[in-house]
Amino acid sequence: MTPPSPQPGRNHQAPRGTRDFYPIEMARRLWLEDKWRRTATRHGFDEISGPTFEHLDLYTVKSGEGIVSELFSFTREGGETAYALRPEFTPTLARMVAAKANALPKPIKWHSIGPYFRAERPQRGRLREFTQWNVDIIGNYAYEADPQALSQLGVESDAEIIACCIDALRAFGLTSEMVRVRLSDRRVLDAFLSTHGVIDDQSAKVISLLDARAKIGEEDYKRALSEMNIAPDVALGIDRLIAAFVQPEIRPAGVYSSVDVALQPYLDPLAVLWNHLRDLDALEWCSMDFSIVRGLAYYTGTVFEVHETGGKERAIAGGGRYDNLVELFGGPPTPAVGFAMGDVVIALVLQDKGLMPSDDAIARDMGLAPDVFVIASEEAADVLLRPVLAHLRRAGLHARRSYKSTRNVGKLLGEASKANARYALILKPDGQAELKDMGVQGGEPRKLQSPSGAEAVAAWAAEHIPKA
RNA sequence: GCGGCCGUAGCUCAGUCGGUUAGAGCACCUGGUUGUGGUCCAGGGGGUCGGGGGUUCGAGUCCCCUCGGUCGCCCCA
Repeated sequence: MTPPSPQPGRNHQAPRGTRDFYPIEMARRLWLEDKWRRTATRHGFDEISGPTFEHLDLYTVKSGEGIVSELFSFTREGGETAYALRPEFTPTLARMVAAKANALPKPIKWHSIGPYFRAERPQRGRLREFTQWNVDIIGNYAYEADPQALSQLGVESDAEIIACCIDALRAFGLTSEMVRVRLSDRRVLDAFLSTHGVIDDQSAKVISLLDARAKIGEEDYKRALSEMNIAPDVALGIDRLIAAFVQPEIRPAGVYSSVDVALQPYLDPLAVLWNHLRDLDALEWCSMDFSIVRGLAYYTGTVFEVHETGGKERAIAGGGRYDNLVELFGGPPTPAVGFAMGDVVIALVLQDKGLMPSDDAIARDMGLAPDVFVIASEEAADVLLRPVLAHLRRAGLHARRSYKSTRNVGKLLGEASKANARYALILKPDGQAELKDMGVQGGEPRKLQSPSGAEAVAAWAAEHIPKA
């Protein structure tokens, strides 16, 4: 096998499904990540990070060999160990928690922002490399003391996770009219189906059928159910269950009789969850929707997805409860719940809704715009240029200059304007200077009257430039 | 992995029936020689027309392959 070698005159391209981030794209990404980070911090999550590749079997243990075709996996030249670029964070998280489970104070509230990789064919909203935000709450002291309390204590964390996710959506300027958090609980459907004799494989099939229902259409859905010998009254019961819970405002007590009393133990926690969501000012964003099941096998209870209301884009975020994953990776039995939000879909949705700020606005928001753009108006002022820049920068200001040869102050001010500079500092010979507020079109510059050295000019300018 | 559509300058696109040295706008660079901001004027750089092969006297244009983009299927952590 010949290693690929660069050929003269041939253009190299970024690999399929990856992106180059030029300054503007990078600023947008930083802006996005900043919203995530600030939201998580407000909600009390500590930021962590892990390796961007793991042992391959970290992923096959949980998801089976079938997952391998979706991964970028590799072995070192001459090595034996199989690795894979991480396709998700949860296994790493479970591993990290399992390794120090007894030493970490509970509950663990961690979040993480970083790149992930999936060997899929890129399409709208899905790339091969993307940035993802993971937010998780793991472990619960009370739960360890009393496993029976899981359903009650779990919803406290479930609600916090969902509320954090919603707060991030708020931070992006989205409203509850624009997006919907669709909530479900696998335990409810499982319980309903098993009380009607639908169990194991058949139950899983029904659930994945529900997942596909909107896509395949009502007729195919019903035909598939009857082919599985699912009784019509069971199908009807599923619909009534779904219908009864579309509006969170409907109190679960009111639907027990119309659905199935056997579901009560699983519906009670949902009622508590709703109350918590109301307390956390999150309820108006949420709808129950038992057709949400999530593809992953490791979810054990609550699952949710965030979708744009128009239904045009892929899920903005998704998550759920995974109470046995830490144990699977060698830790003690530990309840956990979390969600992930990727940069690709949220960016598409923000663009759809006109909520993506302009490049200039992002530069300002992120503090990337220069505080001051220094112009030497005449050759005699050149000697001041570098020392003044140095002093401004030492004073903590973001200071830039032109590299053009022109002395045309109008052009140089144009450059300052294009660079989004807040102020222009025009150096004159003999140490005089003018400071111009670029936010005021045609405004009179502030003038430094008495001649001074570079340090004094910079100090004078710094004094008159307000903090961004 | 499978299918539809699309590849001409950094971007958006013209380019006639196959016919000379491939064009425009925007962007970028320079200048408009003491000038105070997104306007204007002039000039400039930048393309082996995604790549390779074929048909032809001649290919940006027609055919095949390939690479890439995009949309969908599978999958979706």
